[in-house]
Amino acid sequence: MSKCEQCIVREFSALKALNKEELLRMADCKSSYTVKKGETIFDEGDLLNGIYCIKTGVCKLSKLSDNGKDQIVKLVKKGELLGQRSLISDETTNLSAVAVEDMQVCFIPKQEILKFFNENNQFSLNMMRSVCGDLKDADDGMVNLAQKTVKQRLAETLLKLENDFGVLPDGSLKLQLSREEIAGMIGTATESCIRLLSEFNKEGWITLQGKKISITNKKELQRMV
Amino acid sequence: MSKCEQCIVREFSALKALNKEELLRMADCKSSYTVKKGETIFDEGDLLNGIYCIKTGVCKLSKLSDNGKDQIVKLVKKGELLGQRSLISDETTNLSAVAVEDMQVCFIPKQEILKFFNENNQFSLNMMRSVCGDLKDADDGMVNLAQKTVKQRLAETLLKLENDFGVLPDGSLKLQLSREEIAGMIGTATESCIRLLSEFNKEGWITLQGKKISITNKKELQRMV
DNA sequence: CGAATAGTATGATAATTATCATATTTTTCT
DNA sequence: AGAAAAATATGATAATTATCATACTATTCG
Repeated sequence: MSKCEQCIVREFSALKALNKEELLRMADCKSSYTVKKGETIFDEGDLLNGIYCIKTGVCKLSKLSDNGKDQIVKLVKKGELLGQRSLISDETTNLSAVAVEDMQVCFIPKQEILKFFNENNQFSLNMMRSVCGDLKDADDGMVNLAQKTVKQRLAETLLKLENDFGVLPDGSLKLQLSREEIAGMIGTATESCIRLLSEFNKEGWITLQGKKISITNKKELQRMV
Repeated sequence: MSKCEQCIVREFSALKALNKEELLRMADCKSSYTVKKGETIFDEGDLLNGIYCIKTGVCKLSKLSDNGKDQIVKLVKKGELLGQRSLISDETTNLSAVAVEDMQVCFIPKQEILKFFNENNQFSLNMMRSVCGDLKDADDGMVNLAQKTVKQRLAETLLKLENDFGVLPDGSLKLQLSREEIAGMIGTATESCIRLLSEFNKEGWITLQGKKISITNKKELQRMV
């Protein structure tokens, strides 16, 4: 069982407020495992008995709509936590979490987290700040979905993917999502997403080769949004 | 200067965790004022130096999009707080707050709230729970905007307005919003909103008389969403 | 009171986006 | 490697929604 002290999740999440003693306690009760790409961490409606720390990899938080489409609300990457909202509200999750890359995660039981909340105020404040950040993103997301065109949202999403997850040596987006997943992020039909990608390609703003997408004219994409 | 002890905001917000001594301190430093319908409490980009308690009335939280339209993200009513997100994140607001009804609000300075965060853990937990509730609503809102038709969103919004704010003796929605505001809630053009309201009216699902809207066939509206 | 203004309503049309159909390419699995 | 399945691509068309124009109605204000 590895220690939590040097873990990347500590560096980037509310957990940075924990002291040595608390970290040891957490290391003691955590369980560590891997999640393969495409596997589910939790499903809409599940009651979570703790939170997940993402050591490596990326997952999507999504919600299935009545029309059968999966809307992706957020991508969560290494260093971040998963499941706080549900744990704090003491409700079942409204979102499911599915790996879009192989992941290593740690599970920390609910009781332990609740103890931290009660005894470590800075931890509470950090957590609150993180949830507030999510709320701001969600509000901005609502405005984008309501007021921008699909084309603008696609351009914005591509830029964000490059910015948040970087590029491979060949210049293509490191995080490779399926067309369906990209459509789920921007809130459109998969065919429409594919069509617009083709269009961007023809315009010379991006290059497509298989699943790989490279941004070749960032300026032009930025001008659209 | 009235006391905070019996205030409705205490009953419904994170403030319920405050003890007598804290309430007295808060009563001492708060400032209380009225906001007329249409007046702005704060604007996008403002740096808030505290939070607002809503004693009476309703306001809209909205964000101006590049296309010039105002997207309403949330309606906030009596008993709720305003400005927590910005205060906790220590950032300027991303939303503006404008009264849609005459309001009575109290302003509580930032330092005072920060003290509560530091000394009263239950207050922090309550606040966190409240922000988490907003986050869940925002996530659900994103899915609705992305995956539902304007017609479905209008039906849902009308039902929500009736449910959250009630009806007048004549059966019409108590909260009277302009067509433009309703359009801003569902994320569509004002004309489209007006057109659909007419359509609902012709179908016999609602009745329109001036600004007043009455739901006359709730079942049918529910069936749509 | 009556003009001015803002808000609501509706038609005509254009633009955007979804849906269905069908290739084509890529990936998976044995 | 080769068949089957999944993902991607593209055309044709329909549905939805936005935009522009204009008329009508209610409200405000001097």
